[in-house]
Amino acid sequence: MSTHAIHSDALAQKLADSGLRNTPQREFVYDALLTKRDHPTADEVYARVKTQLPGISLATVYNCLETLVQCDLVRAVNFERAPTRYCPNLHPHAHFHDETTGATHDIELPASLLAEIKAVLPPGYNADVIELTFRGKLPATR
Amino acid sequence: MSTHAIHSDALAQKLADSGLRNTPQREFVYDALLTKRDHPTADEVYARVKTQLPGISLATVYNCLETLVQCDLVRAVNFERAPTRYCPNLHPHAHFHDETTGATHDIELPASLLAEIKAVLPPGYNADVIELTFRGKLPATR
DNA sequence: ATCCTTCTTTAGAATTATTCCAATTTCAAC
DNA sequence: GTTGAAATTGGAATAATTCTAAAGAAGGAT
Repeated sequence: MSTHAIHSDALAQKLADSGLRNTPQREFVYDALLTKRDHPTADEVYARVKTQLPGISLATVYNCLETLVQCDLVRAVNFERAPTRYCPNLHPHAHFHDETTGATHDIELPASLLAEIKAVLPPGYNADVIELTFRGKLPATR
Repeated sequence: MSTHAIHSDALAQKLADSGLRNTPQREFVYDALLTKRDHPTADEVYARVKTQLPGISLATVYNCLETLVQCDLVRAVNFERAPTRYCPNLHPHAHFHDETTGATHDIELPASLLAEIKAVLPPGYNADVIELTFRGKLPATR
């Protein structure tokens, strides 16, 4: 079994569900996200995948990331207008953006809080997506 | 009193507090945001202000908006990687982004909910900014 | 096995929101 | 009035992303 195939079961499944093909590029891109879950940008994913698939192009990385987002395997995360970051955590979660290091931390969200958040919406407002982002400074010692 | 000066009291105050000058460009840009609170982009603000201040440049609109954000008179609002939008609502509020019309609606946030949201953060995580965004479709009939 | 069609990848050009820059202009203080 | 800092301006530069057209793979029908 090839290294990058370790995580590809869900990928193969979801791609098949969507009538899409399972390509090496898609597997390596997805694997890069799963292997180092530090919310990399497309450029960072590109750099990581290139070590294993030297011929891959940046456009393909963008294509693959978009495909993974469409398949609901990955979330695209945006802070202000910084480059989009990608996150394979499928649980409902918020993001804490540490202004000191630039790192992004996932904050799991209890269903109860999600329900309370939805409850602030007026009647008729139905949210498909809820995004919750914190920004702040973490104590240096961690 | 000139039209655009109607709303400029808070502006003059905040600018003075920050040691900045009160210019016609800043007044018109701020007034444009207050007059039509539809979360315009910089380009849209530019178009609106130009009708009253034909010589203003887009760079200046960007500068003024940035200044207003620095002065805490205006919030910059981002959805995905769409152009930044600007919002003069200073109350704690979330944004509902209507995918049908593209319109953005403010959702006021009770202090109690804000407190509960902050409570999901692990110890040591202190958030300076909390951003909550909903995306969904509103019933067409409104 | 081969053809055919469709999907995917690729390299590079194009797009576009925003920022940067250098040169004027404004304005408050002296 | 002069001076100096702050602000504005137009245009060039930047950078993330998307687009485009061409080449490459891959599955299904014959």
